[in-house]
Amino acid sequence: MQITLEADYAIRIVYCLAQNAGRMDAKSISEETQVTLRFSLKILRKLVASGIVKSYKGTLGGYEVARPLEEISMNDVIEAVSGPVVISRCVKKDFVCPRQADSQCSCKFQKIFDEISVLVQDRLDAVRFSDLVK
Amino acid sequence: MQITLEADYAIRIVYCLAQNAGRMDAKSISEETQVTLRFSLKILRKLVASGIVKSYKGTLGGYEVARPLEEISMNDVIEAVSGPVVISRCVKKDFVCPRQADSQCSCKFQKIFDEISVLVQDRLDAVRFSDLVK
DNA sequence: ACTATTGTATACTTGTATTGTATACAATAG
DNA sequence: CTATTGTATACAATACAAGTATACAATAGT
Repeated sequence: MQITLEADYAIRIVYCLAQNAGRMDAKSISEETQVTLRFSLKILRKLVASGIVKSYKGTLGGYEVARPLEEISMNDVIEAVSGPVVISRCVKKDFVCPRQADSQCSCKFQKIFDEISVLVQDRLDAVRFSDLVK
Repeated sequence: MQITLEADYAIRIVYCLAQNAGRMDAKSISEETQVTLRFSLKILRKLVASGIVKSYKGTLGGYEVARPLEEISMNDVIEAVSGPVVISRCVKKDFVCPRQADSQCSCKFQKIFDEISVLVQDRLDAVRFSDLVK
C-alpha cells in the first residue's frame, strides 16, 4: 500500500542501528527513535524475521544490523514491515478482481498501476542506508 | 496516500463517460461501472467540483466529460477524489513533523519520499484518457 | 404553475486496517 | 538461579476509507 507509520518507524529504527555501531537494546532504540517500547519490539521482530536485523537474548542482549549497510535498502525495510510496495490493491499478489468480466477495461488500469509500483520499488531499492548514514 | 477504491471507481466512471459520447445519468453510470448509485453520486460531485465532469440538472440532466480526453489524466482524476498522490504522510501539505528536533534525520527521508511522490504523479499524469479509450 | 426527474449538500453509519498494548513465555550472561 | 533481555500471541483503540440516508435545489416537459 503506502508507507505507513509503522514502516516509517522501521526506517528510523534501522537508521538508528546503522548509526550506532554495536549492539543496542530495545529500550535505547525506543528512546532514541521516539517510538514506544512495545511498538518498537513489534517492529524489531519483523525486521529480525526478514533478516535485516540480528537479535541477541540475555543480559547483554540487544539488536544490531545483520548485514553491511550497502546491502540494506529502504525498500527492504518497508517490505519487511508492510509487504511489497504497491500503488493500488489490484496489484497485490492474491487480489481477485471482482470485474473480471469486463477484462478489456480493468486490466488496462491494472497494468499501469503495476508498472508504477515497480518504478517506486526500484527507486526505493536504490536508496541504501550506507548513503543515508554518512 | 495510495490509490483508494474510491479513486479506482472514479477512474472507471470517467472512463465510462469517455467511452459513452453524450450525456449519461447517474443511474446508467452506476449500472455500467458496478458502483452503487449513492457512491457514484458522491464521486461524481467531486469530479464536477474539480472541473473534470460537467453536470446538468432536470429531466434531461446527467453528466458528461468537461474537456477533451487528451486533457484529462489519470492523476487529475485521482487527485480530484483523494487529493495529491503522496507516498508518505510526511509529504502532505499541512503535515507537521513531530520530530522537528532531530532535523538532520527526519528531513532526509522526507526529501526522498517527496521526490518519489512527484515521480509517481508525473507518471500518472502522462496517462491520458484519450490513450485509454482507443 | 406544477410535477416528475435529475443533480446537490451535509451528515451519519459501517467496516476494515493501522496503530498500539497486555500478558505470558523463552533464552542467556553473570 | 535470577535479573535482564528478546519472543509470541492475542487483544483493544483509533483512524480512515467506504458506503448510506435524508433533506434540498434546479430544470424539462406538460
